[in-house]
Amino acid sequence: MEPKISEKVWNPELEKKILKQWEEEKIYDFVPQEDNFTIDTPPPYPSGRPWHIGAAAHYSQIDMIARTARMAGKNVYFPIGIDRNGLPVELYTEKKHKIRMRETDREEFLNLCRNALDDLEAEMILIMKNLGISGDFANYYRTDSEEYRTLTQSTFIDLWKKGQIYLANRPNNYDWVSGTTIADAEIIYEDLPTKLVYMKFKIKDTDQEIIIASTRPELVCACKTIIVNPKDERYTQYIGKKIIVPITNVEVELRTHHSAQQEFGSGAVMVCSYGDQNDVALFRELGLEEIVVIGLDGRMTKAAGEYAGLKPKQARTKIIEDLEINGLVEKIEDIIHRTPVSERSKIPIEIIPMEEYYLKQKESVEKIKKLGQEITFHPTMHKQILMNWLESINIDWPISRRRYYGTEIPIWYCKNCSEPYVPEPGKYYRPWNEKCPISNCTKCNSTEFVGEERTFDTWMDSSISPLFVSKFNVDNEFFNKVYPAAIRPQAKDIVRTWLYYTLLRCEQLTGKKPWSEAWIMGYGLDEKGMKMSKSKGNAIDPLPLIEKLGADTFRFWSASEINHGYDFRCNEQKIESNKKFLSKLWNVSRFLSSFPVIESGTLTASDKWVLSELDNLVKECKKGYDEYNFFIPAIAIREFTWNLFAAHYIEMVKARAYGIGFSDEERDGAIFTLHKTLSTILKLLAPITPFITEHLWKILYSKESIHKQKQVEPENIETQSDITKEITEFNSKVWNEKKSQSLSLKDSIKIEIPKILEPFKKDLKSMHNLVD
RNA sequence: GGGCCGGUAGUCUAGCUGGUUAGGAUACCGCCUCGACACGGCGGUGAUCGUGAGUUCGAAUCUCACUCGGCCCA
Repeated sequence: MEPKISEKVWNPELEKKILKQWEEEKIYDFVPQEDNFTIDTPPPYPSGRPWHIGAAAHYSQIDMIARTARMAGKNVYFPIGIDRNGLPVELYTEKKHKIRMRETDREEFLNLCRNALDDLEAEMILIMKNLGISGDFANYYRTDSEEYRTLTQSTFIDLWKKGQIYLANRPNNYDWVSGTTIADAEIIYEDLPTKLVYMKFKIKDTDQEIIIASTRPELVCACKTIIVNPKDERYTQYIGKKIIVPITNVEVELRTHHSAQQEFGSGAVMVCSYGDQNDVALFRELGLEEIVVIGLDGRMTKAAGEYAGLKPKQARTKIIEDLEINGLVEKIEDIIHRTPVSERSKIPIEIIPMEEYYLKQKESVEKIKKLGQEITFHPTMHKQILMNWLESINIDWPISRRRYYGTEIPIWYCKNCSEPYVPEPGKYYRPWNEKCPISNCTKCNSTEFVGEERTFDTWMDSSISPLFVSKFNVDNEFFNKVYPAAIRPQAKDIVRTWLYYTLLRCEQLTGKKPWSEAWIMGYGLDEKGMKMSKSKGNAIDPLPLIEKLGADTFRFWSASEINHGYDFRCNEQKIESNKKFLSKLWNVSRFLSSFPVIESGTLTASDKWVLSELDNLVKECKKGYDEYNFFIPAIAIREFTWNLFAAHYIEMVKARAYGIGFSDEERDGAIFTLHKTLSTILKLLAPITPFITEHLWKILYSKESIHKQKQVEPENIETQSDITKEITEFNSKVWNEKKSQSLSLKDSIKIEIPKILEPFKKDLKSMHNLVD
């Protein structure tokens, strides 16, 4: 009997052919029906080469969600988008062309950004396609397209009209390198070394002094009060006294406040505008008048006197020098300080009062908490990230950014009276470059307008992805069918941004939650468990790896190595070793391809046994697939296929399948069981390794794609796992025995078969060439 | 300071509703062409399950303390 499959190994080159077939047959096309399964796919951001291997693993798994849902009989809508707004491409463009954004013509700068994005995007799309992502590539969208930005602006206009947006001058997180305000969500904390300076402040009308410790001595110019803890007895006698601030010689009051920590520094703290968020809160609480000492250019302002024009770091050095000259420094300690840093530009932020637009979010927190409770998180533990974040929200969301490559804020201002004009929704506006749609100011009738130059925080765009893909405001019928989405897959580091903002925005705009399930994945780390980054040089480029090994090997690695929700390590050698399993599957199939596929057969004890184990496997896989945890089926399938089916069952029935020494009925029982088992394995594996399973399926079982099949359901056969142990142990015993006697595996041997294995006697005898 | 998660052989990991000779993968070593597969088969080395205490007849598994690592929030 000749096998239908002649090649001895799975050739990843075949993936290209299969990909083409899928494309031609349009097997993943989406036509909305009454019930749909919408995936709110994360649009990846093309920020540079190479694309992150962890992201490639992530998208592979998102595709497994889609395929699992399809095989469960769901009508899957799997949109593909590319996120193209925001700071990273601006920084990339500035570096690439050695230019400064603010010194470049805006239109020209935008074009350079667009070109950079196009290049990077092309490679990402290529990788996604090669990975076998079964998304809707024909209609892939971009968040910087006219349609997308129209929606972003329309939702802004809608919320403006509802009174959810306001303009306010407030101390804000300011990233002076990017020259823009950023939201709390865009701040990360880093432990950075700094100096804690103990300064001497004179107490007025006495010759006494108190010690103030600060990491920001340059802010003495903006010091408005000194606080100590009310329980701190060291300072009781000074409460209410005037203190002379060195350098400026301004008098400030010493008062008590519970936020002063007795253990930190000297226990007395200077409150300046603004060293940190606590200062902001204190200025507000105590009604202090702020002094702006750091300007938008990131340098000291005139208010800093002789230090004006210096960068804060330079001013700090200078001030410390000056204080030392005057004997006003008691000591300086080197400490590690948890410093707020801009997530994008990685520099410590300053807190500077600026006028920005805000979207109300504080009053939505309780509602969002409730929505969060209604959403199923996979894994459950990551819901906590959202809840912790909600607990810490205490200001509204500043949404305006002083950058170019983003969705423009659609507002014009009357040149005469400054009255803002917000246009009608449904159109894409670029106020910095376009005439105001009305000719006269609604308030003063003046005819001259100035367009707003700022753009939105990119999360204003990303946070409406479920609305965009469901054609909100554009096609109501479509919207009603596909919204809310079924699931939001995403990485865990953007729970407080993307996930939270999406909940907020969708709730504000539709009153409904955007999805019923959230699926949260961990980070991809390097082989030592360190974060991968281009600067560290430990980034792995996924593209050559996928081209060399094939998508299925990569995907199987992703499924079998990544326990859902936890961080995972990426190691090329490990990825490569997964090829072995595909090879095993290929050769099992190659063997089976020599036997005809038959509909039924008389089952022997061995057949019934392996089918009961197969049913256990189906149950186990279902458990994993039900919660979109592919680790469970991947491990279980590999274990069953390799260590049970191939190692034991196939060896046991080989002779029977060939019909040597067995009746036709017995032979057919084996052949039937072999094919039933393999076809089940293929279907179970199809969401994880779509290529090889498709190829084998079509050769062996059907012209119709495996990805059009329904997933196998458990038959609830009574388990025989006790027997499994007996069988595998007996086989091991025989193999060991032959080995110790230096016999070849085909040589005959005399070994007693245990009583419990009596029903399997004939198969075992032929397998091991046992003699009585 | 608070929260979440984790610490099982060189590496990754399963087991954690208490009783397993602690399972698998990978790496390593040895032997082997047996009518699918050397990207294979068989066998082997390798884990006092982070540390300490408690509960229990019995703990990797439950409780507490400590410790280390990662992340998040003050």
